[in-house]
Amino acid sequence: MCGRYVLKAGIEELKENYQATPRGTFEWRPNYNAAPSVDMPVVLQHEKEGRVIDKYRWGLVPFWAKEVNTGYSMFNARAESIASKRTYQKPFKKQRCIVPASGFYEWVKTPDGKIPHYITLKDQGLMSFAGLYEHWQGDGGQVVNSFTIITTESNDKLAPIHDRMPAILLDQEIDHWLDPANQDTEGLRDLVRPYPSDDISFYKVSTAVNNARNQGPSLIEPDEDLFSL
DNA sequence: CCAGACGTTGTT
DNA sequence: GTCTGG
DNA sequence: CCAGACGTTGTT
DNA sequence: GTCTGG
Repeated sequence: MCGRYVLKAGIEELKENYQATPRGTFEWRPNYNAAPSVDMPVVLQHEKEGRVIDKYRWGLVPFWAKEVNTGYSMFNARAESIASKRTYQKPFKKQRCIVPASGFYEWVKTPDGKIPHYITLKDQGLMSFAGLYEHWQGDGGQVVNSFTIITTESNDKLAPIHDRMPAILLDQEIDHWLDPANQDTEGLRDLVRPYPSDDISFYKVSTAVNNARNQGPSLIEPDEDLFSL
């Protein structure tokens, strides 16, 4: 699954990598410990404005929700469910986005506690998580734009640490995924699948990651781990 | 028909 | 145990 | 996802 | 808004 991730790229790198324009002026500082409920950059394609980068809240709020805090865990959407679940039907058809990431964390439970692992692409490039977004407006006029990250089965390499992983798109699939005119839901469903094992690597990191208040590049340094295992 | 839910993960 | 906050 | 709180009154 | 359950 994917309940915590890293985006260390700056805005210029995001613009360059996705050929997208930041919408408005938003502050963006790299986040080494992004948790559900925080604002993070997403890339989406508008009929008129074209491809934009915007900051949305992690944790999809359905447009029909009465309150922002629904109490549900919409920070992940199962790939197996996006076409059928009420909450994701419309987003899957017309509100797909890319969630840029440098890597993500998964925890392994051991007698010594929950040990975080940091997973990246071998080439250290940006990961393009497949995401869905939603636009919510409250009675008082408050507006919340939010997103969820699609998860799928783990590939063979990650299976030992976790049975789910985020759906990561190949570069050549991004255009298809973002195109709002693309209604080929069967073809789109085929894009959200386990990423090739050979292009993934991971290592243990400090349990400092566990507390979402902790931040900084030191979180993704390999943990020497002299005492466990 | 109306009422009520609408979600995922991990753990048992 | 379960919810909230980050 | 994990960590940390989980409550009220009255007073400053 | 839209689906499921009764």
